[in-house]
Amino acid sequence: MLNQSADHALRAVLFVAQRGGGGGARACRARAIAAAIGVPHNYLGKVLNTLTSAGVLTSSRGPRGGFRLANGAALMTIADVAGPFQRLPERRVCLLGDRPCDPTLPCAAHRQWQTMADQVTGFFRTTTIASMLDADVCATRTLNQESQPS
Amino acid sequence: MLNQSADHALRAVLFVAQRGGGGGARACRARAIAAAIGVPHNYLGKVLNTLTSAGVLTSSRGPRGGFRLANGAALMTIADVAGPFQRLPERRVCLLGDRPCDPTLPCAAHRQWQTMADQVTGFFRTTTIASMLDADVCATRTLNQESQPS
DNA sequence: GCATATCCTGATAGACACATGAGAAACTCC
DNA sequence: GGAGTTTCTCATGTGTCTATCAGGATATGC
Repeated sequence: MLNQSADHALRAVLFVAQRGGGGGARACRARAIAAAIGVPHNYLGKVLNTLTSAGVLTSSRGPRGGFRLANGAALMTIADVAGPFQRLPERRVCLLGDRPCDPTLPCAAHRQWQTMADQVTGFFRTTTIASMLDADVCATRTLNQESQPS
Repeated sequence: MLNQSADHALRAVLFVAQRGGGGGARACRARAIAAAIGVPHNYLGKVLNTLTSAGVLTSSRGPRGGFRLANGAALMTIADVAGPFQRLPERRVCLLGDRPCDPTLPCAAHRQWQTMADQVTGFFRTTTIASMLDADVCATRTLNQESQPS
């Protein structure tokens, strides 16, 4: 559903949100994030940079530098994080590719599909990073295992 | 949602189902299908061949040859047609890639996502080609425009 | 100003999906 | 059995995604 880069981005943001919390906390270094979520740090650097350009993260260089959330986790949705890396299913997008809906696809299946696509889109647009961290039974455990003190 | 090849396949099968009907009717030639649905015929040949190997279509060579539905359109689902070209979302597949679900993803979002993935999967597995042709208001028009007598 | 730490950027490579082209194989009809 | 029609198959090209590598730019602390 999500491509590799969007997947990395979401994991990274979840990690930063959990470590950094609000905005005043200390920044997460790229290498630490990469190690924690099991992604090559060379590649993750590009992903984090893209997230910074998109306004999802802020970055600072030099010692004690790193990445922080640009906004609160409660204001940040999956769509915000994954959007820069892949086109999320939009309303009015047909089951059959991106051609105009009216003339190409039987309406019966189309309406059903539209309903489903709307639900998926809604999920991405309304599910926040904060809500993903709320039910901490699973994720927090794993992430904490690998996070280390400064 | 569907990749390019699966998209081509679904359009092609819809066209064959509409033209050929049951099984005794005359076969559709690859070039005619390609022209009707607007897909390069060289590439569509591969797609049709894959569908034949998968048991979705049957083919016959030579004059009056072409492609026919292997089974009735009412027995053929979107999953049958698209399956050979892409992995449809499966149950137990996590939002975050293919890692095991339990330890990596917050449960709250996971459960929501699971529900949605189940719906999408169900749609692909239960929607038949016949039902897509039933509401013929839209599709039939376009397809008929470009179909030509033998 | 120097050393260190960290983000940032461009060039490059591999894998894969998508697409094209040419010719072989098989079938039908005369 | 020969000509014509159509599917089938192999080789190749193109573009995108994923990933790696090397080095530049910038901030901190001494």
